[in-house]
Amino acid sequence: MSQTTRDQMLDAAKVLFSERGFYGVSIANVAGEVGLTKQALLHHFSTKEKLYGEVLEEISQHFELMRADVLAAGRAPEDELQTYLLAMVSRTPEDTVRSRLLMRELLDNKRRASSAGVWYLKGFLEGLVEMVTALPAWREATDAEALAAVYQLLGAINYYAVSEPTLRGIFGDLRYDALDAVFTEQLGGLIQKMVAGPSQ
Amino acid sequence: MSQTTRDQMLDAAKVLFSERGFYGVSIANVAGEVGLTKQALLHHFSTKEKLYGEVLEEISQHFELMRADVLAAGRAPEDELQTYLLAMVSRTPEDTVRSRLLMRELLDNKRRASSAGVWYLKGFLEGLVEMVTALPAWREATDAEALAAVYQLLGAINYYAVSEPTLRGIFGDLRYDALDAVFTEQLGGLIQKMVAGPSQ
DNA sequence: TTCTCCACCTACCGACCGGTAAGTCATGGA
DNA sequence: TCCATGACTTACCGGTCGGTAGGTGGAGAA
Repeated sequence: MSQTTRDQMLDAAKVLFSERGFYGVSIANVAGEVGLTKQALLHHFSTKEKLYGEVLEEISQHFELMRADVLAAGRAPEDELQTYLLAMVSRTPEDTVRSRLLMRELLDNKRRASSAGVWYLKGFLEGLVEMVTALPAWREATDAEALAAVYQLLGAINYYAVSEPTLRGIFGDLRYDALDAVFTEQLGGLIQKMVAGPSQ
Repeated sequence: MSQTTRDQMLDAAKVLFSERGFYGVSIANVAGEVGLTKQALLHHFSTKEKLYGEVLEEISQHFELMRADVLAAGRAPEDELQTYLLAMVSRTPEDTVRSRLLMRELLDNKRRASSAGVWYLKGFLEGLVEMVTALPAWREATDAEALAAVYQLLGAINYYAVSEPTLRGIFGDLRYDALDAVFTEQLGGLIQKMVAGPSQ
C-alpha cells in the first residue's frame, strides 16, 4: 500500500478525467481526492496538460504491455488476437476507465492533443493492424482492410463498455444484466468471424 | 435564411458542444458565435443546462423523425433497418455532429443528465430494438439479443464516425481515404449479416 | 400619446480556474 | 553543524465562469 503521492495523484486523475473529461476536472479536484492542495499536484506535474499527458501515456503503455504479454505466450495468431480483444471486454473497473479515456481522447484530441501533435493511440492501432495481418486468413488483405475490420470491433467493444450507466438507467438493472450476458457472447462470435478472415 | 436568433444559437451550441463538450464551452462562446452577448443567450435559454437539454432533445427528435420516414415508405423490414442504419454512416457534417453529441452524452450523463433523470437515447434505442424484432429472422430472439446486436453495430458506426480527425492525424489523409472506402463497404456487410438473423 | 412587451445591452456578483511566489518543515549527507 | 533538497503549505494573481440586476430602445396595441 506504499504508493507514492505522485502515483496516487495519477490514479485519481485517471478516474476523474475518465468520468468528467479534461475540462470537467480541476487540478484542485484531483489533489483533493488524495487529501492535498493543488499546489502539491503542481509540484509533481508542472501543468494540468502534463498531468493529462501522463495519464494517456500510462494507458497506451498498458496496451503495449498487454500486447507484449499476449505475444510472449507464443500461441497461434488467431488465439493471440482473440485474447487481446476479449481482454478489453472483460470490464474490470480499470478497463472501463481506460475505455472512457480512450473515447474522450478520440472526441477531444482535435481540440487538445492535435495542437501538441501527440497521438497516444498510434502505437495501439498499429499494433492491432499488425496482429490482424499476421493471420493467415488476412495475409492478402491490405492494411486498410485490416484496420477497418479491427476498428469495427473496437467500436463495438468500447461503445458498449462506456454505456453501462446509460443502459442501466434506461432499461433498469434487471434487463441490463440480461443484455450483458448475451452481449459478451455475441461479441465473441463477432470476433471469431473477423479472425476467420475478410468476408471476401 | 430568416432563422430566428434562438435557432441560430441552438445550431451554434450543437456544433460547439459536439466539438468541446459541455464543460469546454461557455455560454459566451455560443452567443459570440452568432454575434451577441451571453445575456442575449440567457434571455432565450434561462440556463446553460437548458440550452444543452434542448440540443439533445433536437437530435433525439431527428432520429425519431428519420425512423418515421423510413417506416412510412412501407418497405420490407430488412430494407427499413438497413436504410436506417446506413443513413447514420453517411456522415454529412450534421451526422458527425450528432454522432459526437451522442457519444458525449454516453460519457457524461452519469454525472450530468442522470441527476436530471432524463434519458434522451431511450426512444432511439427502443425504436431500434423494435425494428430488429420486426424482422422475420429475429422473431424468436429476445429483446436483449436484439439490443446487443444493434448496439454492436451502433458502436462500430459511431466510434468510427467520431474518429476521423484522429485517424487522419495518425495515418495521414491518403491512408485515411483508403480506409474510409473499405470501411463503409465492410460495414454494409456487417449490417447485412445482422439483418440476416442472429448467428444461432 | 402612453403603455407594455420583447430583444438585447452594460455592469456587476461570487466562485472558481490554472498558475506563481515565497515560505515551512523534515530528511539526510558533508 | 550547516546546507541542500524534496514535499508540501498559505497567500495571491489575473482571468473566466454561470448567473443576476437593471437598464435601453424599438414595435405594436390602447
